[in-house]
Amino acid sequence: MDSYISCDDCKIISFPLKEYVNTYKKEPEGFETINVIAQALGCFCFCLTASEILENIEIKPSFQHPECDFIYELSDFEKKYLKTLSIVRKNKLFVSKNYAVNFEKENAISGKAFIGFDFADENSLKLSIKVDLKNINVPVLDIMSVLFESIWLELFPQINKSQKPYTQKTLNYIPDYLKFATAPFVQELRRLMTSEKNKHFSFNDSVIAEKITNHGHYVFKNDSEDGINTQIINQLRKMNDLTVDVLNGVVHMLLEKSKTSDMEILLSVDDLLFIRGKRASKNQKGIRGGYKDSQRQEILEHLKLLANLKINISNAYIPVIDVNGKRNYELYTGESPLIYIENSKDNDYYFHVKAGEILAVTLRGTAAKTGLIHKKIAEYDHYRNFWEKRIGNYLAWIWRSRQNKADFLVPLTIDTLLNQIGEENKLKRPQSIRNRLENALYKLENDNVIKNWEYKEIDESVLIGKNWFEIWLKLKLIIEPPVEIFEEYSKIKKIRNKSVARFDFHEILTIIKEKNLSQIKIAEETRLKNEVLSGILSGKILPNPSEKRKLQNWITKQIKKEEGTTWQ
DNA sequence: GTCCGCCTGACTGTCCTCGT
DNA sequence: ACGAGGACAGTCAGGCGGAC
Repeated sequence: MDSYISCDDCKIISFPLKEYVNTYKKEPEGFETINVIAQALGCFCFCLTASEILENIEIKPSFQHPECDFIYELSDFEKKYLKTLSIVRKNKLFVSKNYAVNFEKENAISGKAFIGFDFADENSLKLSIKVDLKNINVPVLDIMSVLFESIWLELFPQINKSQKPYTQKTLNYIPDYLKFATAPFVQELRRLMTSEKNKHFSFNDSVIAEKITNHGHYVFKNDSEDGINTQIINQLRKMNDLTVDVLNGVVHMLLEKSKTSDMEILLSVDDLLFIRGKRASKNQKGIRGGYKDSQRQEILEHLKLLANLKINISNAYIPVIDVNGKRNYELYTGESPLIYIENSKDNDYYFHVKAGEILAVTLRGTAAKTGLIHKKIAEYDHYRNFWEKRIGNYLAWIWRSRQNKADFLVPLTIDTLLNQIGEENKLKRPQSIRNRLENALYKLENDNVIKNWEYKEIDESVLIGKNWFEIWLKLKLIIEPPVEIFEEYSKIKKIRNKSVARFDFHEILTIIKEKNLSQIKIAEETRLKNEVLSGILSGKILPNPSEKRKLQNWITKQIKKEEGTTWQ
């Protein structure tokens, strides 16, 4: 059924696909197409089945001349049609390539081959290969390599796609709170990626940004081999709230999954989508399918951005535990990539991820700087809800920083909070800024990211005049963390105060949880100061007798109330 | 302050592939 | 042959931000 046309030094083979399908009631397989190509190259004894190839039965091809070039462009129609063919099955392509080694021993062929379809019509579609037999002396192995690379890998991308390995997430469960890196340089990095990007990014000599803070001197560099060029700069500019999510996700997984001290884990891109609360697409029967390739690619891009970052720290104090078990601070200077990633060989979406040396110091051991962040922060849409995201990230960090002194309820100035969201946002209309900030805080409260928020002192009558925005910016907010944060951070022991007997505050925490009360309200009811109550509940302040009595009275009152409601 | 285009994600239906 | 898994295009909703 194959037909050959000779013209000058060329040989053309036409392969009528439709006829083939009709005759054999199936579509041609990979090795059969290779047969066609091989025949066109002058090899006519390729009548093998896949099993014969696999069993390595000896073949005796009769090549006449070596060398060929392939020049071919696939039209849209051909791409569409090829997509419907199962031209190649698992691994068989590699087998045929191996076979070329055998051919090389005995044979050499020559010529130029043009591979293409004769007609762009589904019924008469033909695969044609035109071979120009003029040049000489290129081993068959090379020809087969060209076949493999230029035809299979480039011209038939959809074939490779269909053989793409199955990607799955490695995490099955996301807790309400993710583990979160709270080292100052990580927080600086998060801010740089989002709110301060336009202000601080510079691209001189690989340095992306430089920050001198109370905590130390940080330099963020580009670590890719190509150095800084336009492409890299464009990539770096792509860092945004999503990059922060990916960073937080990676850190959570490093802390959750790594068992060894070098903090290395296997991570699937799907894990990061899962942490972001993305749902996999469904199939037609409503059963969960997989994530879209575009979703995975997006995450991949941000993961690679992180892997290209290098951190240089000088004069930063990092916490260490000395030989006596006491917490001390050491001056730290060093440079390392933020994270190391290495693609898992058989799937583009799996990576071995390792924390860079500097990050690792802040994540492991008793001196670790880690905290908790509500999973909702990662789930918020980085386009629609970036206000909530940035406030959430900042609060998670500030709460962990305040854990030591337990001053969770110290008021935050609105201006400070807005700086976390980004200076550029302050240039917008004042009323919309106030609305957006208040909406964000209400949303965070609804989602239990914060327990409660209120203005410390607000006089609406002052907020009417000409300079109301400036006055409003200086107002303070009291933002209360959820009870889970209090519980978790109260477990972190202050090493120096081991011997101090603590007040049992867990009873109050239980009541708060059950009745969904806010600490601000309890402070009012008990007539204790917010700051004092917060300190007691987190185990950092030992209440004096009067405070103890106030709390005890309150607890008794609550229990009585409880009994009263049960009675009814 | 309002309008409108842009961007993003959720959802849905269709088609294809693969394993049993 | 059949069912489950996966890709993909189309549609819709809603926040953001610029123009007026």
